[in-house]
Amino acid sequence: MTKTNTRFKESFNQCLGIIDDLAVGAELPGEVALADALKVSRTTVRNILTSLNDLGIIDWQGRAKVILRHSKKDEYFSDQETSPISERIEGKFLEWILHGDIAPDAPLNELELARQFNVGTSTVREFLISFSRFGLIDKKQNQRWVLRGFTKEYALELSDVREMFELHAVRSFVNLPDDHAAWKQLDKLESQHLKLLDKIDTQYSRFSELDARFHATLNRVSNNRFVDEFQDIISLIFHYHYQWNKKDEKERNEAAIKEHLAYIKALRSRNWEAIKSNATKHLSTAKNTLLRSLNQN
Amino acid sequence: MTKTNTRFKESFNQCLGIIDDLAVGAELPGEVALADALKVSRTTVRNILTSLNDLGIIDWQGRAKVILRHSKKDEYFSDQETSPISERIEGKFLEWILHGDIAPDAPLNELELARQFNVGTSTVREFLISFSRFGLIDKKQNQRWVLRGFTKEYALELSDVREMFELHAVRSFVNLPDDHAAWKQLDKLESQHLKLLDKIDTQYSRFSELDARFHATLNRVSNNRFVDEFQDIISLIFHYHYQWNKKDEKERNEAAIKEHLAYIKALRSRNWEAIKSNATKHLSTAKNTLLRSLNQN
DNA sequence: CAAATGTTTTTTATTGATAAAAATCATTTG
DNA sequence: CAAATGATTTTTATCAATAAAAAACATTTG
Repeated sequence: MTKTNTRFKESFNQCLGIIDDLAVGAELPGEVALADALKVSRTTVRNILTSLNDLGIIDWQGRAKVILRHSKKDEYFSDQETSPISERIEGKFLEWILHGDIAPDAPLNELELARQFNVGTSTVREFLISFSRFGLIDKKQNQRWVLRGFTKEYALELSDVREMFELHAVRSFVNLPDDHAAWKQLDKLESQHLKLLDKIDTQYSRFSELDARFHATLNRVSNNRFVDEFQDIISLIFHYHYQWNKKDEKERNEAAIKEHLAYIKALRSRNWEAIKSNATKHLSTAKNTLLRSLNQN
Repeated sequence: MTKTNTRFKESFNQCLGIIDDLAVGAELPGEVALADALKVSRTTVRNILTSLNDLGIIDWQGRAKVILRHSKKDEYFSDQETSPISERIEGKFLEWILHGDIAPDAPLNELELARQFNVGTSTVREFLISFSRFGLIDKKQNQRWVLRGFTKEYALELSDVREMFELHAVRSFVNLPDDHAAWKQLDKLESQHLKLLDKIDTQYSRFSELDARFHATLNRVSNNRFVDEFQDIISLIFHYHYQWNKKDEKERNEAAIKEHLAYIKALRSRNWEAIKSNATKHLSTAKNTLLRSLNQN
């Protein structure tokens, strides 16, 4: 096999969504506008249009793209088909190394992983190379990949750098001009936190995503690609952590929201001592949660 | 073509060196010992032994590996043959993007690079993926690689993180126990600095390597894989920087050595203020040198 | 003639094949 | 019987081929 057409399938699904939001008989926007909306090239848009035309969902002739009918459920591609291979591997792999019972220092085998994930060896190889920046696996020239593992040391090293970066970032809030974009983003985040706090009983699991956005917003003021890069690592690790460590999730998230809110207030005060103590406290809570989830295994 | 045998060739050369240091008639060590010395597997050692035997340099029969004669110059493999493809690309590529006149945001083309470096596309691909951690290139799914470029912003972002990490590392020197390995390493580094300072007129270009080891030693006390990883980036960037920016090299290096020596003294004093001011001063010098080398282009 | 569509070219994502190198297992030898 | 060698198996590094997707160029149309 060669390049998969998951991109086509995903965009096709999205496009069905767009169509279903419009009335039968209405016109679809131009190709460029569609390409923009779906974030793909015009080539892919045209393939989708051809496909829609063949299915009799639209009548496509030149600029005229008339909607003939809405979609049927079974015309959507299934979820499995729509994510690119490389992405699917990431999830499976993380689950495997963070949750499987693989001992630290266990060797990883490209061929075996390829079979396990049902992809070619080069794909696995490229994935492992790009994944190595997370610091969870390691390899020397001509030798195998070795799992360093999601250990206590890992959690501590990760948290240390996190604290360094975030303290550095929030320090600049003290002198951040009033018209800096970050303030608006903080306002918005604050109201989202309040909204979530209100519905915490049912919606608590939505905190994970909010948490990632909050910290990303803070760190972005550093305007530093290495900090951003690291934030991605944090975000992924915590994402999976939240996904699996369900113990006391509601209570933990509620407490974290409150810490975030106090943290935001401190930032607004532009008082460095207040900012620092809130930052330190919250990051320390996060670190401890992460550590505690490790001991459970 | 498939996997190249650069490893064999490099080790073969090393092995010739070992042989030439021994007397004709002497015995070579056992296979395991050789493998250890050359840092390759026994398989490769045996291939080398076979080759040496065929050339009549040794007489190999079971455990007996008698040296029959020393090597001739033309029996060594040339330098080009002995470095693995992936390594050679790194050098060429860095030279190309740091020194070539490629504008920031220029697209990089895998196929073209493959042709340029005379390797397969997958090799280029894997290289680019692993190289992306340097923050000099970037890519989105299904789109091309883009050169972000060795710009002023890059130098500043790099230097910022460097300062954060190094200050964090040297802070712990204040309470570092007397028997910590770092102290011995510092002693050794200090004497190497003094030695180099003595011969600065002729040897100044050897500072680059000493500099890398000095900062690596400091940062290693953080015991943090993300810090180590970043140190690799710093080291590579500065390595190439030193290689190309020859202006005032002697004076710059002499000044830097003196800063290092003062820095070491400050560390020994365990006085945080002294450490901090020396660290800040030296890192700032380094940053400025880096920045100045950019303006020259 | 600018914006949209139509057509062609370039580039990326993915795979399978193969020699080099590592790792493992089996046998010999002091 | 432990350490070394011998033989075999497993795994990595590298390449070339191909469909999907992007990008570039050409043509039409309001």
